[in-house]
Amino acid sequence: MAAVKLPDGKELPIEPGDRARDVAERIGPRLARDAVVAKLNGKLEDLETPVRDGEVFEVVTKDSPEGLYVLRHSTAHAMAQAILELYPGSKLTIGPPIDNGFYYDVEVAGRITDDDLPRIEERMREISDRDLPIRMEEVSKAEARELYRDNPYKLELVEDLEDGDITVYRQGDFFDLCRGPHIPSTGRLGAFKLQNIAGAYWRGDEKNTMLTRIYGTAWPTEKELKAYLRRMEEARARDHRKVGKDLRLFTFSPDVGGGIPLFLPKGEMLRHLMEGYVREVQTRHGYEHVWTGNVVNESLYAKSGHLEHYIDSMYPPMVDGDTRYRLKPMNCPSHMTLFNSAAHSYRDLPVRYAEFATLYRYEKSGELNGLTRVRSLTQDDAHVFCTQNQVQEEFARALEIVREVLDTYGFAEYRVQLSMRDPDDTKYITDDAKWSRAEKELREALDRAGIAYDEEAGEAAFYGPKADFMAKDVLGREWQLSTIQVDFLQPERLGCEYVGEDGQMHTPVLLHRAVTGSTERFMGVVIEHFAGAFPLWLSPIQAVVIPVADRHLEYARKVQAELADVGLRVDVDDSPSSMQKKIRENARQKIPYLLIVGDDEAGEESVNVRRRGDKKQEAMKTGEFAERALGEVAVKAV
RNA sequence: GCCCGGGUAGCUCAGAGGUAGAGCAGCCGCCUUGUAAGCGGCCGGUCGGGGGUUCGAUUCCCUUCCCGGGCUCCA
Repeated sequence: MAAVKLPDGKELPIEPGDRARDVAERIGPRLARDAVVAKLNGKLEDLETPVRDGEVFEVVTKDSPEGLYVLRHSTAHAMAQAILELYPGSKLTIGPPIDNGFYYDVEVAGRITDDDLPRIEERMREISDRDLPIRMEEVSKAEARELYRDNPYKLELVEDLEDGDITVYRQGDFFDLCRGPHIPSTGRLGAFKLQNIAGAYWRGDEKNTMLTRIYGTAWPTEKELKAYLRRMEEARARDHRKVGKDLRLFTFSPDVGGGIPLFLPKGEMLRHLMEGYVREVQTRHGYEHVWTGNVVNESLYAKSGHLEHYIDSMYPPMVDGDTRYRLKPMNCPSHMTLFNSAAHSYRDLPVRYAEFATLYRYEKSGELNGLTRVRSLTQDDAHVFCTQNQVQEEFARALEIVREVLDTYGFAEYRVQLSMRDPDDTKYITDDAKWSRAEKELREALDRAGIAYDEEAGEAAFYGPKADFMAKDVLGREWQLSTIQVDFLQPERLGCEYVGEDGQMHTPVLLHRAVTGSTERFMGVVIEHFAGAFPLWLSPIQAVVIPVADRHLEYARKVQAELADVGLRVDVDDSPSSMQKKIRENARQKIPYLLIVGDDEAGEESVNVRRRGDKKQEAMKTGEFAERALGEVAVKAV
């Protein structure tokens, strides 16, 4: 008798003509009710799909990641149907599920604004109430062309598909070119909310039409939707732009220019601490720090290839007679110039130059985003000149630095992306042999270090592949932080060489790497990571002394001086507010320690310590507090 | 750069075709405080800039700058 295999290994007999839904029903009516799609031999299929003898059968519910994905995809379809009903003549393009939700790109007949979203949502609920069966239908390429004769976008998609492999999903009058799978009917949609509208180019190319993209989120239940919306709310509260303003770390001003962050005293202290830490780690790992200025003769960038490949990101030139200068967008040519200032033997290598360099990149105005995308950035950049044989070791060393630093900040949530070139893209310097070699070196080094990574074509720098460490901000946007890049091309262009053991001239390999990426972006991510409650070693102000009454001010200043003497950053709150108000204000400023001093403390050289996030108090000698705090700083406790 | 939305006091926000309001902050007093807002008073804005419509615009229209969400590109 025919049967399917269940995930627990059991066999379940099937009847001829059984569909996935029938099997689910047989396993249990409750399961059948929760079923979204089925997994047949590991492949997601509609519940309408016929099952075959010997297949491995698994029910996928809304609660599983795959089920959620399907649910969101089907919600996108419902939204598309609602839009077509409300804006007849609109043309659908693509509408995939994404993390937490979905979007659909539409060429809208008319215009949709944020105010229209509730109306579309309302219509989606109506479509859900209609409980329309969702059915897959195979069509030929010719039929698909006919269905979409008025939709150039879908036609373009159809042309990329193989005849015999084209499916359309229908629910009521609505149909969409789609490979599925989908939930069985619109009545099975969960809780959803349309979030925002954005423009998106067809196929992501700015030469194409701008479509209207509508983002939504979808969850199995109302409760989960609410929980998600609450999470987003909380995330916005730790947005580094908000926290940076509240804690008075940095600001922006149109008087200075977009994308140029201005750091207030506390923000600059934070920068200083972050950079000092990386400097210490780099020094320990044998890097030497250099400084190469802000302005560079353009001809250097002509030689390096930047002028050709990077010009869109450079500020326009400053012209001085026949000489054109550029604000420095990258350090590599400057560091290679440093390298070339002396003759090198293989015995000197590797040479490791590090620099906290302020770079200027002319980002498009729409790209600017708080500290995570700016026009003036401070890169903790370094260039390692080494021999072919040293590449692996130097890569491993760079990796070690990156991991040590990320670890210190308590960052565990990052992804490593191996950014390769797209061989068909002309933005890359061409030298196939060298590219392949660099890509091979990178892969091997990551494998050797046991680091998992994804490969991404078309994301490489123009001169070589890179391993990028990507972190997400609180709003789920991904940013590149650390990067390690292998470059076989630029040293040759700039004439870098060393005398080898064989007495011959050789071109060194160049490793580019940045640990935190840029101080600004990293700070943005750090702020969000800690929600502004920085660990003690990183806090611009580590403690505030709060006198109970004005007559304790003198003692408060004495405590401050004593702590400052041992290297702690301490303020006295001498504002005219009440003691409780000072506690409130300083707690809101996320000061790690509040030291309350009154008659009791003044009498016995002590402080009453209130730790951030902790209402309970602890009295101790001032010296003991100093000792504890210094200990906490020394180990960079997070 | 492009699509959508938004700029009202230092900050958070309300309001409306008849030239603006709250809280906090600031300033001045009083209070001298024991663990998250003591009390009172005062100051504060050509409602982002420019142009238009109107008897009258901060409100409606156009334009420009800036900010936010995306797209593309990147640290």
